[in-house]
Amino acid sequence: MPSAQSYSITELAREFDITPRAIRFYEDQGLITPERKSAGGARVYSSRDRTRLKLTLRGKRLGLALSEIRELIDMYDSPKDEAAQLAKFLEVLQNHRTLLMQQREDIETQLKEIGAFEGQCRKRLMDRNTPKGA
Amino acid sequence: MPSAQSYSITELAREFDITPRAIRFYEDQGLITPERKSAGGARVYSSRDRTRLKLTLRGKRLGLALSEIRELIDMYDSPKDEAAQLAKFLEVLQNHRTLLMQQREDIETQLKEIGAFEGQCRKRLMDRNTPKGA
DNA sequence: CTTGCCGTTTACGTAAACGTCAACCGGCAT
DNA sequence: ATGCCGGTTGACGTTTACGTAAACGGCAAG
Repeated sequence: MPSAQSYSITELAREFDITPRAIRFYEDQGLITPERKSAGGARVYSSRDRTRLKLTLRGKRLGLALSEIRELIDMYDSPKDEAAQLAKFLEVLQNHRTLLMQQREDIETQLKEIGAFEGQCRKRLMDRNTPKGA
Repeated sequence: MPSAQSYSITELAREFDITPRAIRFYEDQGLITPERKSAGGARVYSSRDRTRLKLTLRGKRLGLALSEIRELIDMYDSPKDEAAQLAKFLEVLQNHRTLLMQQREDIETQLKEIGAFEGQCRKRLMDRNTPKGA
């Protein structure tokens, strides 16, 4: 029974197209906790680690910070009330969405300001090219 | 003739609602170059400094980096070809707009992903509340 | 044996825009 | 003289997600 699937750091790195350095960094942040082949030896990743890594990358795609991702993953790892977990998850997503919408608005505002400024610039260029009148 | 209007750092800080620290920082970045009351003494800002500060803050509202702002302001301070200056200005704005639009797209993508995930979560919550069928 | 490759650790660098001390001035009001 | 106010400098802290050495160990192939 191959229930104890395990992976090396480079395997995972290749599979998810990230650098080993990134994986070690996620470990530092407490997102994954691989075992060691021997004291001070190479890291050995279980399928659980692989899952957590996958969740981590998914969280990143959602634009979450690693710290947020860690909280969520830890929550899912502990066998608590799943409904509460889902609720918490929804809450985090909602907060993040609010943030994103705010950013989007800021960007819209800046785009408008830029548009207005460009208009001014173009007008001044025109005025210089046709100083008196058409 | 009050042609030589001058300001203290706190005056400007209050007027533009920023901290004196920020103003000194802008000086470090070469955005403004106040004189000194005496060697090692307090900074004295001319109306030209005030104008440059105002332009700096305007640039920030446009979302430009301080380094970009500095280039633009310096350009405007040197009496070169104004048409070329306007062109350069337009170029910078165009580049920045491209960047902003890219960011906006990224945000849209994330919002969509979040929306999809929320949908999944809600579905799972529903399934738990009505395990068999309506 | 030696070369390569994979792995390890520690620690510093990056970018942006300041905030936050800490320690030290001169000036002037009491 | 004394104290405080406002100012000065320098330097480190903050935030995020790693990249980049540097220096070393172990193991398989040639």
